[in-house]
Amino acid sequence: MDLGDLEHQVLALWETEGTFAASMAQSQGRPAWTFYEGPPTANGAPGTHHIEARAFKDIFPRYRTMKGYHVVRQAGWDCHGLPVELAVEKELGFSGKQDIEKYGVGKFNAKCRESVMRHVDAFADLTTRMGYWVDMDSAYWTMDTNYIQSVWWSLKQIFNAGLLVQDHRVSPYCPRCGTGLSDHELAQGYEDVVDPSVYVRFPVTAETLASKYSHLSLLVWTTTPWTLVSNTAIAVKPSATYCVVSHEGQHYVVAQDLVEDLFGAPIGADGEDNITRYQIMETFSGVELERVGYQRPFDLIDIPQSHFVILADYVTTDDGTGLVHQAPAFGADDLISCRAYGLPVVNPIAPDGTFMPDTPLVGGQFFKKADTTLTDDLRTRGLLFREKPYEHSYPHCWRCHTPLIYYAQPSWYIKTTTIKDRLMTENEKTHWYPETIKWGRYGDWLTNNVDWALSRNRYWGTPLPIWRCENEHLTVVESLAELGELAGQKIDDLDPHRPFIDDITIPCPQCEYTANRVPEVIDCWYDSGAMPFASQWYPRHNFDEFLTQYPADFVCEAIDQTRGWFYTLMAIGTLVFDESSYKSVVCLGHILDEDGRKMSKHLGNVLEPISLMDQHGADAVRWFMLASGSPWQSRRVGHTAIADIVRKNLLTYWNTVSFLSLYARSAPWTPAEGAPPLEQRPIMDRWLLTQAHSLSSQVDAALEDFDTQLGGRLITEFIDDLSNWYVRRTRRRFWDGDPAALSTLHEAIHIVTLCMAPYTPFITERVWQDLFRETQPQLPPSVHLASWPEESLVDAQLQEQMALARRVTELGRSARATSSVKTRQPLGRALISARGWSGLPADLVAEVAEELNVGELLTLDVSDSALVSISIKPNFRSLGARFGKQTPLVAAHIAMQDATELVNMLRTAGTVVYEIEWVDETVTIELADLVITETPIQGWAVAADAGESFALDLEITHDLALAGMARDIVRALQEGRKNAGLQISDRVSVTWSSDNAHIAETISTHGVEIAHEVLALALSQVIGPVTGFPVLGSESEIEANFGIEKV
RNA sequence: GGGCCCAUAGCUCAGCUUGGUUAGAGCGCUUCCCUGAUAAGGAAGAGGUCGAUGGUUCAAGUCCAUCUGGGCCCA
Repeated sequence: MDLGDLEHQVLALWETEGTFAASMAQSQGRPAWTFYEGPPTANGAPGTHHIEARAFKDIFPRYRTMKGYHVVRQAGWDCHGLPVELAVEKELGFSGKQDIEKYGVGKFNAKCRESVMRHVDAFADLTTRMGYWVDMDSAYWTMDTNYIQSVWWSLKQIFNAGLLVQDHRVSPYCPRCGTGLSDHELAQGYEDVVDPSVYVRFPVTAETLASKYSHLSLLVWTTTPWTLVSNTAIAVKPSATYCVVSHEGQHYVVAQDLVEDLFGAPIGADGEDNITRYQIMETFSGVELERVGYQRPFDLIDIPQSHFVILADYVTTDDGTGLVHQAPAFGADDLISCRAYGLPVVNPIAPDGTFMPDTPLVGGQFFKKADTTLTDDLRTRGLLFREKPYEHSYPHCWRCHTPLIYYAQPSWYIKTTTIKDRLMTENEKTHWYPETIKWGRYGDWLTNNVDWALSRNRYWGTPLPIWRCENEHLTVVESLAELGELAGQKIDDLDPHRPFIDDITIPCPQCEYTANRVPEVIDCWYDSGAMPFASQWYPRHNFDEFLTQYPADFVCEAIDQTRGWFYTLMAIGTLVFDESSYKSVVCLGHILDEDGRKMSKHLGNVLEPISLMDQHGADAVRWFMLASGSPWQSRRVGHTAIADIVRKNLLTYWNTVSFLSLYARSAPWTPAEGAPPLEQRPIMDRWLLTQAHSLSSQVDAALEDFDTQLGGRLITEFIDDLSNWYVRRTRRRFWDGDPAALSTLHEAIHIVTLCMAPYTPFITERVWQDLFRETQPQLPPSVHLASWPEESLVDAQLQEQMALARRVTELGRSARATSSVKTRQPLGRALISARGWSGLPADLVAEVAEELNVGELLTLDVSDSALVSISIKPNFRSLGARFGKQTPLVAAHIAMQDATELVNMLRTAGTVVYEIEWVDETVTIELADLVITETPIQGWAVAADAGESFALDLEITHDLALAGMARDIVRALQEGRKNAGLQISDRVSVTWSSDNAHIAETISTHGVEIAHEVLALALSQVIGPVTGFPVLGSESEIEANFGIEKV
């Protein structure tokens, strides 16, 4: 059974039949259920984790389609952005923007376009292979001219609302890529690093203080020594208490809260007396330090009018020294605080991350590298109080892993903070799966919303459609047509990318100057967040269609998209349409390797998705993603887990199907021949169908609630019921070609196949074609064109009765196992005690009797106390509800009673009343307040569980012994038939010889039965050697020889 | 420093919303059974202080608090 091979056949079938297109055509005009495909970035090879999100993005559209909706599934590709540029740079061996400029922006962008096309092919292959039905022919490409014009249109709406502005701000910046990063990009790139952290002395120059203490310094802690070059001020918290500490001949100003951290506890851990090593000389509040002058540590660049203490509320005394070094060019907080004192912003770092060449000591050095040089210099000059490595997470560029620099630069922003309240209202209305994201991770994110840094100083992206003249007049265009009109030239066919768009100038509509496009492109996250309308080329195309598709009923991606796509979708939707673009969002956990580690090329633990699917089957991988563990949680995926799914689910299902088709063919039987009406079919059949119908309604409810895990569990349980109870119990009827059995199994497989189809589209399609389509050509030509099975026929009473029968069967097996009497040996009787047992239909009791190979199953008669022992336990659930605090007293009282007497009283009178000491009221006990276990007191084999018990009479009478022997003989002969290579329907003639009287008696009394079982037309004794294929006593543990001949 | 999630059998995970006295499944292990789906199937057994501590309650794996460890996200 090669599932990979089977799937390739099914893929070929879908391809030739155009099944996906047929499904879309068939549902045309039905109510829409909308889904947006989050575009994968086409910058690398897809991984196994891509199967996860794509499995979820496939199952719900398939399910909704079966439920009668029309689900448009447009694929999309995220084409722009730094990742693509970086891949191309690497290919071309470039090391920065200068190389790109030299190479030519036009040529470079052409390479980017090429790279995108290449990687999209790899994603398309994965998509097809895993059976993700999404329309790739009509895919949206964010680099498409029409797509870009939609993006422009939306930016113009935002600009007109006054929410797209240019501002100077400190924001994270990648010196390697030469661009600022937005906050959601920042979120992608935190890495744990060890930085040098230094405690530096800043000698106080202010006379008032300096004259009181020798060698007085402000003590400052920083993890970014390179910013010390730009030190402009030192901030203290105005409300905190600071002090002067005398230590080893030096004096330091630090926050009082941190004195012990810095100089040690008064009594050290080793008992040493630190108090003698330092002394607090005086204390004062932070306010008193304001404008105290100091000597900065490096005198390398000119920073006029500065170097004194300022006050800032954001300073804490939790770590460091309580004095914070300020470099306004490199910290958002620093910039705000220093601006308040009119301090200058001096930036010695070039856009490529190196110190300006004319800077002494560190000129030309990369900022991070300068840490060592500067620390060494501080040490030499005796300004270093202490240094220690500091491990923390620091933002890095999410693509090139260069440490980011917080850097003051001009940038375009979308003022999302002004619509924060609207966003929070929209979030309220959104259904998150799992729900905690809504208030937790995502809610927090919205609460702490900052303006969206939209612009990038890069090349391969949607150009910002803003033209600016020398008078700073801004003109925003929404289309090439508008731009052409303004420019007075026909540019409808212009590639809107750089550098072509940069060449278009317009006369400023507001003055006499010429306006040029601003140089920036936009954050590619804006592209993907704009997909609800840009994919439709709205508003220039598909005006009506878009409105029916907005907002989406459902989006789904992994959890890292909370601040990525989920945010940009909601933000742009709210900005442009005043409504979030999705109603429900499923948020998946990440996929880890078998040892719980992230998959990464670096660790070499990556599972290659296509070969994984070819090895185990895409169905198995999909099932794992959808139904194994909690989708919201990170999960470990490996070969073992997937192989288990194949064996436990897919092969069991497949074997059951094979079983049915084997006997349907040999009967022969087809659905056209029909079957007896349901009420005339045996109880097993009625039960199986009621189970199947419950399954369809329960899986329906689970998928309605996006709970693929529950649906999967229900299907697994049903397959187990089907194979290991129904087929096991009903096998004989299939040998006889019983149309009721064949038809029942056929119907049950039909239903479960439909329920499984959205999970495992391949194997169910194969079964649909081979088992259903072949005999019922009137059915839809694909399982994926069929409707969800209608629920009917659910018989709860029958389900409960069967559940009881199966529990009793388990008890019976258990009793047999403890008795060491083989199941093959028939036994005479068993006694059963279980609530509801006496009400079971006789045919159900007969099933249990046959399964256990016991002649009679009798109800244990409680009144016969000589035979039965009763034990009782209080039922706390019912007692607790009534007696509360006094429950233990009542329970103890019940436990003291004579069990048999109490049960008999309750069974006759219904209730018993007690007066119990310490219990205020009269206590009335009912049967329901007890858990009763009845067991026979004779030495039978007994098994009991949860108040139900089973007692097996082990006596083997002469007749039972003969019957047992007959079964042994049948088994030996069946084994012989198989060894002789006979077909299951071959008729035979059997000869036997034996000296054993027991054997002879068995054959004379059970011969007809034996012959029937082994399809023997004759069963005759011979003297001497048997004829035909021999079954010898020496091998079969039966003191007889048999010979089998085909007739 | 903040937020969220997780911690249950050797392993992978259910159960917790709605508290009830014998905590389940699959895999693995041991023993046995069955065999006309058969390189399948079934039963039994061993294996758990439900991360720790405290609290609420007649009763806590389940509710609350604190802590520890792990993960993710943010500063």
